[in-house]
Order: sequence, then structure tokens, then C-alpha cells
Amino acid sequence: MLNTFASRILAWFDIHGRKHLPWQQDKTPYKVWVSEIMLQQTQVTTVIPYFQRFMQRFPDVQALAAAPQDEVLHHWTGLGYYARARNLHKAAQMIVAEYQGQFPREKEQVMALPGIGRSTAGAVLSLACQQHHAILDGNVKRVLARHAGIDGWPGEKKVESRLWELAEQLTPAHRTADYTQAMMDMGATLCTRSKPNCSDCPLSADCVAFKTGRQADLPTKKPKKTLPVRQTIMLIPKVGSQLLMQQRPPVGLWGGLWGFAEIASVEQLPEWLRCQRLETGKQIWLEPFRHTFSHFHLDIQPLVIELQHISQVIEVQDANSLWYDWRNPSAIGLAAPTTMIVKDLQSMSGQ
DNA sequence: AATCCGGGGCG
DNA sequence: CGCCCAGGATT
Repeated sequence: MLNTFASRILAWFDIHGRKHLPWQQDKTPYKVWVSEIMLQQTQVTTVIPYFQRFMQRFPDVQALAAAPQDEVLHHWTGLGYYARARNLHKAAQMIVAEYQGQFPREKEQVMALPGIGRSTAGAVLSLACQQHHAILDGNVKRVLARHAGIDGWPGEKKVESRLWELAEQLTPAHRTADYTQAMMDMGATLCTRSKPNCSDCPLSADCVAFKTGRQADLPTKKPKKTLPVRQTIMLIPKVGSQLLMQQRPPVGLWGGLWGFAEIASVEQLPEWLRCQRLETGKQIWLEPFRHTFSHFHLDIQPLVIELQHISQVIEVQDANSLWYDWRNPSAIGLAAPTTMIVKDLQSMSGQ
């Protein structure tokens, strides 16, 4: 007779689980919350330096709530999914305003915060507050779908409900924090997407996927579709090491980040220059490149406009635009392609 | 080039 | 509820 699911997971965790991650030291709901949001989109090794810089600048929920959004996005630059940073910031302000800066302990209250759903609420409350709640992130979905042999893409309501049911049923009331961490560690280090290490797995004795050799087929993959291609020209007015950027609208693609102005076709260039009160400078077409999102490809054609002087109108700098100097970078959020263009220009100029 | 991802928002 | 959206890393 096999030991229970949870007892095998916990015994594995005692030997192989991760216990020295930065957010596991002096655990607080704030630290666990920030790490969970970062980990939703990025792997542990990438998250660590981001987490440390973030904690240094925003050591507690008050510091985060009081910070300008530009600076929060600056610390998120390169992580992607900037709506999560905006939600984190907004939730911090709610926690200060409604809970006197004390992270709420009721699951309903936690789930009412922007950017926190059922799984993240369960993770924070179980990991940091020793409460009995299940989680269902990508790692746990993979472990459970394989162990129980659950067919169907987890994005389907029916499949997801079944996985939640299992997750809740298997999560123990005792040592819930260790169990939660263990399931995430299992999915990240043992029950990986490709080439899972079944020979070291404490669940293999009754794992349906292992017994039937269906590890590669479970969980069922998302149905794929071909991505549409969009095109854009990015306009980069340049004076020495300074580049003219604009802040994007607060929501949507790269919301709140700073980047270069865009036009759909080169015919729009003269009008744009006139609107910006910019002289017509020397135009340098850089190598076009492709940036891919989950739902479309974006072909980017960068166009540098070399100017002799910063124009007077822009010099005043309305709230929506700024001259970004790579020798003295502003603390603002930049999207990946923006960072890439800045780096290219910097290296072309030999600095 | 394909795959993955928790949650928000919309119809 | 089902569907779309979001950005980068990894494979």
C-alpha cells in the first residue's frame, strides 16, 4: 500500500525542495505576493535579480504604494506583462488605504485585489500565513494532469474545474506551506514540460502518465493558431546620446511604458515632423526586426532622425514626452524592443 | 517557430 | 461562460 499523495510529496520536499530562495527568507505576505506575481510570467533564475532590486527599492507595501508608477514600471522593465506591475502597484495602494498597510488574511479580500486570483491568493495565504488553501499554477496543473491522467486542455472550464477539485482534495491541512512549495518545486524541477525525471519522482508508482507513457501528451496542449503579422515604423529623433520618447496610454500594449513614436507608413512622416515641430534631419533606416507576442508578430522598422538641436517645443517637455539620454537613463519603464534599439544605437555610436 | 503562463475584461 | 489580451524566456 502506498503512502498518501501528500506524505510522499512532503517527504520528497524535505530532501529536494527549495528552501533558500530570496522570498523564502523571513517570509512575509508582501514578499511572497511580489514573488508570486513575478513567477507567474518568468522562471525562478530570471526572477531572483528582479526580486532583489524590487525589494531594495520597495521594501514594504507602504513604499510600493507611495512610489511613482514610472518607477515601478522601471523595476519591471524586461519582465513583460506590464499590467501585472500596474496591478501590483494599485493593489499596494488599496492595502494601505483599506487595510492600514496590513496584507489582508481573508481569501475573499485577497482575491478582490487587482492581479490576484484564486491561485495566487491560495499561494500567498498558504505560503506566508499557514492557511489551508490549494493553488493551481502551471506546475501543479502539469503534476496533477499527469498523475491522474486528465485529458483535455486545462484552459477549458471543464478540465480546469476537475484540476481544482483534485488540487483541493489533495492539499493537506497540515504543513500546507511546505506542500504548496513542494508542488511548485516538483513541477519546476522534476515533472518538467519536456523530459520529466520520472525515475526520481515520488509519484511514479501510481502516475497514470508514467504507467501509460503519456508524459509528453499530458497535460493536453493548447490548440494552436497562426499568428497575424502587424507592421510599424518607430521614429527615433536623435541628438547625440538623446532620443525622443513618448509615454504610451495607461492600458493596452506596453501600457504606461515609454517608447518611440510610431507611424504605419512612411507617407505619414512629413506630417508627424510638422506636428512635433521638428526640423527634417538626416534619416537613417536601421535593420528591421520582428518582436513576437502571444497573439501576433510585430515587424518593427526603426527610423532614426538625426537632428542638430533639441527643438524648442520638445525642450519644454510636455508630460507625455521626454528626451532619454543613454548616458544618464531616466527611471522609467521601457518595452523590450525599445531597450534593444537604444542598445543598438549606443553600440553604433561606440559608447 | 512553437510553447508556456494566471488573471482581467468584454460580449 | 467562452474568448481574447498580454511580453518575454525557453526549447
